[in-house]
Amino acid sequence: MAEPLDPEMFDPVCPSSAMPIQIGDKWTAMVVICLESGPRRFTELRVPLRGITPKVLTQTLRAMERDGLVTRTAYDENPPRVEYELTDLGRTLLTLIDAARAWSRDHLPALLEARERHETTPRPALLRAGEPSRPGTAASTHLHRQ
Amino acid sequence: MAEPLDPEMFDPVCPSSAMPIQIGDKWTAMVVICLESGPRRFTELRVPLRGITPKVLTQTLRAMERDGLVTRTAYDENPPRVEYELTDLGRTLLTLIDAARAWSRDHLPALLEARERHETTPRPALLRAGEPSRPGTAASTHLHRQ
DNA sequence: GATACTGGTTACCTCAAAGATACCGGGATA
DNA sequence: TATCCCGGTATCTTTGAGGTAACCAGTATC
Repeated sequence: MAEPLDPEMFDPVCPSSAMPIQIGDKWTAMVVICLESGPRRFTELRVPLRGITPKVLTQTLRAMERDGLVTRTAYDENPPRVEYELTDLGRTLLTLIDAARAWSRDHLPALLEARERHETTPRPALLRAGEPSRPGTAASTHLHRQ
Repeated sequence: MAEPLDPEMFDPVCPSSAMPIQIGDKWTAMVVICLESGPRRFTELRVPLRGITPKVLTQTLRAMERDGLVTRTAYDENPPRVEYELTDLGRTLLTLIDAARAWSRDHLPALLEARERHETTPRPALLRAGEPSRPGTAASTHLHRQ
């Protein structure tokens, strides 16, 4: 809660960018995770969301507020202080995020491996034959653009 | 399996388009659902995916093939016949899709209601006061553009 | 007076996904 | 001969999310 967010909580090298699941907009799921342990300030959110520009963070938070996923509370102090907090509805997204993370842990390696295999293979090729495709019977016939 | 796909299996009016969850690209989840009950042909897939252009369907299927989610089997007949089928990996996405559907069933109405409320409210307004926001104490101070 | 801090705003640009439209090859059928 | 079917391909245009860079108000501090 009072603990600062880990600036490296989102590994930029992590293949989560290849994850075929998206919750809301690009940054929404990460914002939800950042807010899981309690309310956070605008500037505080920018730390782990490295690279996000204030404009995009504002857009993301405004959209989430509109959808009832977060609340925004401004305190009339100076320097100004604004806190964002997950609503109950926003908190329900955590189960979905967990499901996506579990899937990635279990199956993303296979997906990346398939992608790798596909790229290093000369040509997967289209099949012909009255026979269905079978490993070994695949024939390269109609090579698209070489 | 042999049964034709229901052309209306994806209700265009359904608010699933507002669903804050996306699996793969725009059409990927729908393709997975179409293939759940067995292999399908290109033209067969176009029916429930009303509005998809052949170019986009080809792109979607090629990407899924590359990622090991579907297999493509061409039969040398005429007219040509090509069948797409879910792989085991592709089938694992179904649990994720079910989770997303369950979330939508349980929480999407609340999200849409919040959105509606937000749009019909004159201005949600930013808060001031040393006091945190509280229903009733919210004050409209710094109205953005109007 | 100059500078810094917070939480933004504004104008502009970029780039990839998606869509619109048209066309194709080759055998089968009328 | 003409047409249809199937599974695409080729181009062009649109759309919109996201990014870049600069600026701002109000207070406090140097």
